[in-house]
Amino acid sequence: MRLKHFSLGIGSQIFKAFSDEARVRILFLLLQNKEMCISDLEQVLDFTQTKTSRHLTYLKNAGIVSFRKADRWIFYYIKDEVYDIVSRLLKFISKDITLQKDLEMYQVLYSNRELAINKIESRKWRA
Amino acid sequence: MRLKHFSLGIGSQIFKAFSDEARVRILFLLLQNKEMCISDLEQVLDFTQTKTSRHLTYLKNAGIVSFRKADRWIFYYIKDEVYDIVSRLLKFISKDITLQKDLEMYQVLYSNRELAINKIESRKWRA
DNA sequence: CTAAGCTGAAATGTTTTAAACGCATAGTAA
DNA sequence: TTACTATGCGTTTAAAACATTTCAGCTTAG
Repeated sequence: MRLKHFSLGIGSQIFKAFSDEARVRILFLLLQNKEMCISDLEQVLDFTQTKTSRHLTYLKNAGIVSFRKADRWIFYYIKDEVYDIVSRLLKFISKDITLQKDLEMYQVLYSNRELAINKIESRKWRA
Repeated sequence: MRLKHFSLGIGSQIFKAFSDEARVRILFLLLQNKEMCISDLEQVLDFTQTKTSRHLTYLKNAGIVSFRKADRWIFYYIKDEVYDIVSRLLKFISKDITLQKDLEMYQVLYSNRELAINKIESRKWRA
């Protein structure tokens, strides 16, 4: 389901979520990588655990992300209902250097097998 | 000039401007009517003068609107540099009932010749 | 075995900081 | 003056930052 139009209230809520650079960086990584857990986001973005957790809770309450538990981690992902608008909004700033560096950092950590996702990679998931 | 991409910083600033319903309603009216003065926005939206002025100052500082003086009024308008993105963002919520009612209210007041713009209508402007 | 403590992952409590609003007042230009 | 817009100040409400707590799954001493 991909809504094309939103109410003023919902719209403002989504825009508000995008008004914080930390949240945008989180969403950008979630968009690229489908899903990520707090500890990995923490590492990639060099945020404190609290900051990461709080922003994800914010995004969850705003109806933008949801999560699933897998092994010891909680993986957050962008909800289907807002995936389209989130992806379009992010496109406006997708060339930003900070966002690109975040992606690179993810790749580095991923290659170094330092992420939680590496530890359960071999299993079947998102069935 | 119509930019296609923004930095994370500028983007967040624009999204922040859109995070407040009052500002969205103001921008929606500005988009439809090209330019409006504070006293007219006040009437159409039923805001206090302070509230209206403060939000316009916010939008001005955020680089989203500019203004010109005409007669006794100050007319605010959406800057050309961001016109495209503002218009695209507003499109996501353009069907909202509050926004539509705001437009109707504008039309009513305009028809009743109660707006500042009526008083200088016959002159040439935005040359 | 098993229950006390440890560890990694995430959430919550509390204090600080910033936003939004109204009222009253102050500029400013005609 | 009068009409229009901006600003200082106090209040309320929401968000950020920092430290602490919970919780589940592991260890390991008894």
